[in-house]
Amino acid sequence: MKLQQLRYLNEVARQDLNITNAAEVLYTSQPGISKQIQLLEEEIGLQIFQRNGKRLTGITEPGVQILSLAAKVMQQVDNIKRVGDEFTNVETGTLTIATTHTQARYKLPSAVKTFMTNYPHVKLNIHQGNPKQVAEQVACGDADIGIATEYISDFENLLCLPCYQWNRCVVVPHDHPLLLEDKLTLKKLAAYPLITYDFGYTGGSLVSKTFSDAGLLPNVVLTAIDADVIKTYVTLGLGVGLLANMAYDAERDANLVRVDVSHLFPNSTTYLGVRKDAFLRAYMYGFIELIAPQFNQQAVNAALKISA
Amino acid sequence: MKLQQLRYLNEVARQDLNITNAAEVLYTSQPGISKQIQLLEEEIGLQIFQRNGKRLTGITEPGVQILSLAAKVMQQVDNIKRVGDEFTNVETGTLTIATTHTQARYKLPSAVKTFMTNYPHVKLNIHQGNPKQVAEQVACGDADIGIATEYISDFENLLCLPCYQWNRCVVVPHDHPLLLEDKLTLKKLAAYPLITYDFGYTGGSLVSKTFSDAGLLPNVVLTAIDADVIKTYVTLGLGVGLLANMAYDAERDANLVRVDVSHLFPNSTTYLGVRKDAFLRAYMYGFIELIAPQFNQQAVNAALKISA
DNA sequence: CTATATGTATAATTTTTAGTTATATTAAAA
DNA sequence: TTTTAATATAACTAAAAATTATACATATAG
Repeated sequence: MKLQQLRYLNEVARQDLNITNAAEVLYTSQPGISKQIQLLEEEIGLQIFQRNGKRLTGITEPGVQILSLAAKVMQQVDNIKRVGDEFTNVETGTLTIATTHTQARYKLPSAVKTFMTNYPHVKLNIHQGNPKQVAEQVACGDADIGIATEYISDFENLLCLPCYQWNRCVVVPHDHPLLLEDKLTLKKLAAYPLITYDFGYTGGSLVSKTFSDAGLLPNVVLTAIDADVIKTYVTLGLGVGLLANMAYDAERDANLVRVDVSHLFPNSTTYLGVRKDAFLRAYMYGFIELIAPQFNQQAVNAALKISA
Repeated sequence: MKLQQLRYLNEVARQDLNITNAAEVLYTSQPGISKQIQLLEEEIGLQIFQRNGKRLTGITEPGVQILSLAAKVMQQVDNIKRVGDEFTNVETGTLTIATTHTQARYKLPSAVKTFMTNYPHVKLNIHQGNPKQVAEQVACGDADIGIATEYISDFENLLCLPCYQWNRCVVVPHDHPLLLEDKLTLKKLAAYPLITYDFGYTGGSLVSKTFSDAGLLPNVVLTAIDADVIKTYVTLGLGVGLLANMAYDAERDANLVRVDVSHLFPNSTTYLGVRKDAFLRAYMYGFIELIAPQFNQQAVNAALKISA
């Protein structure tokens, strides 16, 4: 058995069983991969992939287990390389954050700024996506740290750390009739045309649940993945914007009025996720502490230990 | 990075940094290993081993981490091979049990007999040792299943399953004055010369603790790792034997009288240990269930999942 | 403080293996 | 069908791993 064979195996699975594509991604030739996979199957003594003639059509039952183990091996190998980097190039490296628009736009900037000052030689990537994509990216190793309000805890191999809590506000133009309301209730809110996050997005499903628990059906006229898009349409008078408190900026959004509605919705918690079996570089601990000061390196390691 | 390099690394560490020995064990040449380790160190960019001139004298700080990760990789690779065996040679394989004398001699025989009938093509090895050795053997992968009364739970990477509880009896020749005692107490027992298990052995430390908690110092004239040895010396009239109830066999030991002393000592629990990250063959689950019927395959997997 | 034994690195060579190119073959799509 | 996309096979090349022989360095014993 060779590491190269496991690497090929992984990539073929990733490329939906297309060996040719896997070869391109790995900058090698298709016959090389075909042959190595055959050799591996021969050595292990069973088929990992189902075949219809020459085409790969699926993964066999033992193949599923083998692929899962192969992924773990590759992860550990990656960790070994990281240990090397950590000790030789303490200052340099890459940090990939996966997160949602709201976090990336309103919560992370200050942490990112400090991080780049603290670790000027670390290359920083931010991958944006919906919460599920965020969790998946971390789980499969495409990102080092994920930050999102949902789904992080759904993955068994992710350590899930609660970062902070937040709630919502509505935003409307200055002349909006909603501003005349005495005290805003869910019922009153449901009467207005709403513009809010895509369900499946940051706390979106919690909003719809709160309404339906109260026996109300909100009149959502427009959803977006993006607070800025929401605000744009609110400015155009298309409806009442419902978004995260942190997404309102008094200066930038001077053309809109914010009304806090924390009393109408339960708090949402934003979580940070890292792979339980990943070796974390010193600067990764550094970033986590910037986002969630309660989690210093020691606290993260303690949480990892308990979860392991 | 090559699997072969990690394999070499592991074995060199195992052989106390002696490359020549590692080469012999792995049926290869010393220069091959030397070179591959150098290549690996070069690739990772740091020294894994400390050197004094040409000799390896120790493991560097990053080297410790790398060795630990390399061990995990090799474990997963082993698991991949096991998956292959499980699906192709369902009936054949090897089961290595590490356990103490008492378990091997008095508790396992019936399970082993049934096991050999159920899985006639599985080769069975029994490694005997003290509880600490048992736990270590399982932890380092030299044994699949460990059964002992102590130390199993000390290892982080072992899943520890409580199997059954047991207590002790004393054995004496038929004409022994102890048989005239009305009701046996710790104090009375402490007055006789005792022959019992090595402390560090099956429940041995619990016995000495019970005495000292009662402010008594037992007069232990002889210790052994082996109930049969204890009984031999009791027969010779050298003292009173204190051993596990299960170690007394009414027929075989007809020359001795048993007096139950369960009321004097707390119960001891015998535990079964398996590596948390090992792939278990079907017959391994089978053996576990024979030893501890409450732990069928499902229950073991559930326990593994929780502990992971 | 040598002399010897033990252990490691280096160099030259052989063997093995991985990867490449070209092409035949097969399955799916048009 | 015909065409297209994908895989396997074969012959060949390139690379790398292992081996043998040997030099060199460190410990150990007398």
